[in-house]
Amino acid sequence: MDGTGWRPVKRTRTFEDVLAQIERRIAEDGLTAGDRLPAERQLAEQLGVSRSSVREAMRVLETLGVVSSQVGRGPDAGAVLTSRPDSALSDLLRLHLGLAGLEMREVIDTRHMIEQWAAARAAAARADISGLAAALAGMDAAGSAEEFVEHDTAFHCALADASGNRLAAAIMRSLRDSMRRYSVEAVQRLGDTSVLRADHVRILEAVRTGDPDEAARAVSEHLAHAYPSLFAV
Amino acid sequence: MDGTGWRPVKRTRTFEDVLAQIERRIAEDGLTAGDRLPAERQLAEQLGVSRSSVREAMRVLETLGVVSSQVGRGPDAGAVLTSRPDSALSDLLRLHLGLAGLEMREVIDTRHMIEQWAAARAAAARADISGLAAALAGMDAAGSAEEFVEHDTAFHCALADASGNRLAAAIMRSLRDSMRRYSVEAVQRLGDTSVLRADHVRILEAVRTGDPDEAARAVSEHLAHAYPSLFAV
DNA sequence: GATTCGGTATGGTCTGACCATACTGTGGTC
DNA sequence: GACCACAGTATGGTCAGACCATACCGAATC
Repeated sequence: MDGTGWRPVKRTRTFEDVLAQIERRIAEDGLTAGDRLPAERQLAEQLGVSRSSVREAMRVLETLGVVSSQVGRGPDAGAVLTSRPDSALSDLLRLHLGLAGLEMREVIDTRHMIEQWAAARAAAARADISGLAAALAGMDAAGSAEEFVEHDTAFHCALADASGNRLAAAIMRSLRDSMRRYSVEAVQRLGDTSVLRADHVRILEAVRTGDPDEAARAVSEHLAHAYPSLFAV
Repeated sequence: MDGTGWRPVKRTRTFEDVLAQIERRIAEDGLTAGDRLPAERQLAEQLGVSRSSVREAMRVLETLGVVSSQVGRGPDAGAVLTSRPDSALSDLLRLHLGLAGLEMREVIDTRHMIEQWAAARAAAARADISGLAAALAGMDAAGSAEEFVEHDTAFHCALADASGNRLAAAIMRSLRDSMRRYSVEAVQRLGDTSVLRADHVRILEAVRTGDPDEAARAVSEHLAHAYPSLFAV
């Protein structure tokens, strides 16, 4: 506090203004996924800024999974509004893990939280289990650890989807995405996947019979089997 | 499947190459928060691309909360690696809520999940409650709904921090951030905040005495009081 | 009717310039 | 020697203008 009542003027960059304008337009005009934004050159002229600034704003929106840009001409070309938070979340987690701003332990703990909750939710709602069953079959047919993890990821993401909460499911997908390599190593270390298979069947059965508590327990013990070093029940 | 074995060549944009290179450098050189990246012009020359492409890559990294750019000259100028996922997550949620790609109901459900888990964790660990107490005092002194929500947010974020999981805490902060306006309206609708105060005291006590189940229950009932329309226990 | 081919609007990239900012070093002043 | 004023300089931020590849559109052609 310097007592003068002055506070530092926040530096506002041009592309941030552009972002704010676009966000305002989205809110005011009620734009939703599928709608098109004006072309870069047109937007630049309308806002009285250079195309570079518009492009930097577009890059931000694209990074956040809010727009998708297509080159060329026609109805599908240009910047189209989307709603794909998944890859944005994955990038975010991956980079921050790389910067040592996060630890794998925290990621797995968070995953445990979401998955327990999602399993209980899915069981309570007697959610559709066809996705779970398909992923289970995929794991049985897998010929390598990579392939196994691929279907394992599908299983757990299907479980999150079955919770009916798209936000939780998106976070789940990103978590799995950012720990893929780690999971492959864990499966290779484990060697035998029959324990994991039994766990998956148990989770599926709990959802099918509509037993939330059992579903949560099953998830918890499954993670303890898969990541014995990091995970204590 | 066209049977030819061909697959569409993924269009790779220059700035994406730059991103990949920077990410590789971070991993290989073991760069962490606080380290500096080369200047834009220098990076452009080293990678053989234009400064625009480098700038677009920088914009992406900045959006993801991985770098922070400072103008001027000196040790603090230039692009510095950071690890601030919070604002990135907030932007992401806010924009996707605006696009109707997410519903408030899902945000509050997710918040419920995290907070129940965090409260139980904090209680089990007998975490430090000074932050919770300070936020509680702030709420008592608040003169408006906005001010109340400010300290309420601090309380719940402190609870998430007390879980010891930075990822869960970061998600929590972003969730609160993106639902701020909604929370203010909820408090105004409620009028009397004494019920909320009792809930907060109950949560704090549960953490202090180390009772995880009671902490989770207290959080659950608190949310039911705060958002009666959206939340069914 | 089908095909071909030029026109055109789109994003992607590059170059080169200029600005505001904020440190750095130099030289002068007390 | 300590201090201060000022020019130098490296930084990100912005702009203008050009060119490219892409992909659709539509008219001319067969």
